[in-house]
Amino acid sequence: MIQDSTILDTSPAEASSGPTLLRPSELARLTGVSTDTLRHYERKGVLPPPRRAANGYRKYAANDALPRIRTIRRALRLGFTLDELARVLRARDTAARGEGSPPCRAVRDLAAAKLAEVEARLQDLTLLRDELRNTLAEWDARLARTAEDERAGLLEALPETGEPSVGTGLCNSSSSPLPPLRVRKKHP
Amino acid sequence: MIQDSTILDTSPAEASSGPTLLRPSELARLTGVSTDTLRHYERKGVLPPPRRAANGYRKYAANDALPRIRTIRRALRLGFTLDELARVLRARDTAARGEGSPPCRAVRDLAAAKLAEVEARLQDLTLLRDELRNTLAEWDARLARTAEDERAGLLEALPETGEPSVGTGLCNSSSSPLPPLRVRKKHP
DNA sequence: CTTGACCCTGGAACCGGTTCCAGGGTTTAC
DNA sequence: GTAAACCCTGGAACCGGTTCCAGGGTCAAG
Repeated sequence: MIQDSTILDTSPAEASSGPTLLRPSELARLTGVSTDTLRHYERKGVLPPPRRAANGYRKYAANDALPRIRTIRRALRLGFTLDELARVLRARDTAARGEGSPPCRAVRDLAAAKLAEVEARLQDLTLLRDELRNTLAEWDARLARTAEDERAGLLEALPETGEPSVGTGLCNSSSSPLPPLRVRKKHP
Repeated sequence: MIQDSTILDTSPAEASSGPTLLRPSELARLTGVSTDTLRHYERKGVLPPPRRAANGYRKYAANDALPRIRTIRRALRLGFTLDELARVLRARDTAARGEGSPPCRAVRDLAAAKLAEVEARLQDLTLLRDELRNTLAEWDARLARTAEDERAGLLEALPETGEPSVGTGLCNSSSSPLPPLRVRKKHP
């Protein structure tokens, strides 16, 4: 059956036994991420290596790990990268131990950069949406007056918008149409 | 030096010698994509295999390849996938040769689906932007009243918005925050 | 002893458009 | 003869968060 948490010298009610300790699956359930992801976070350096039980199993301090993971997830949703978070969080942890100043400014600036990115994407996406809408309306009109089984040439009717300007061979993008920016999915 | 195009029994002025034929680098320059990408398109099936010169070099019929590539690029910018395009374009090519009906409806529906996707993303991104803006404003206020070298706890101050609702362990996403959808960059 | 639920590790797969590579060949210009 | 610019091929790298895998171990209940 399911092992209960008492096997790790920990009890749900935080009493004399020190801070509540969680096994990976427990932390996973509480945070909504998979145990795989927990280990991944550790590898990536956003989640500090937890203590280990005698048998080598991870024992997460609930009071540390739970807020940490919530922070990570929120930051990810804002568009932060695991690597960025690793830098920031490590700096923060170090600062908490005395050396160095906390990465507040860096964090702020990072967020500002993200915002700028998001706004650019938003512009691109809006343009794209309009283009797509127009295209679709155009196509529907075209289809209405095209016989069944007759080609309507939809793809050819696509709008131009910013062509490569033959000859220069150069990248003339002003705001690069629609780069990555992948801001987090739930868990795909 | 640069080979001129006459080596491929083709002349810029489309005369008696049939349709204008282009070498890969020429087509690349005219369309703004790399020769690597041209070959990639061929592999992916969006660009039909061109004729070959005696030495094995590709000879693209300008009248076919140029519009085709423009179409591909525009469709990519609209969010179509190379695989989707391959299906569609192949169906079209087949239809052009007699068998089967053109994929107009399929193309239209695909575009409609893309539009829906884009609109969803747009909503997500807008939310994200607002969140980011608020967060940033909050942070700046907080930083203003925090001493230098003193931690401001910015990351902890992140908003909640749609948590995993502890216990169920289920994915409660309604409109999945911000999935892939990667719509094309110029040439990164 | 067996079953089943959990845990460990390091590495690979996934998505998709593009680029880059190694290890060849051809043609023209000097 | 050699440089330079072009061409060929099939395969891998890239991005980044997540998942999946193989091949192990631990521990409690039956």
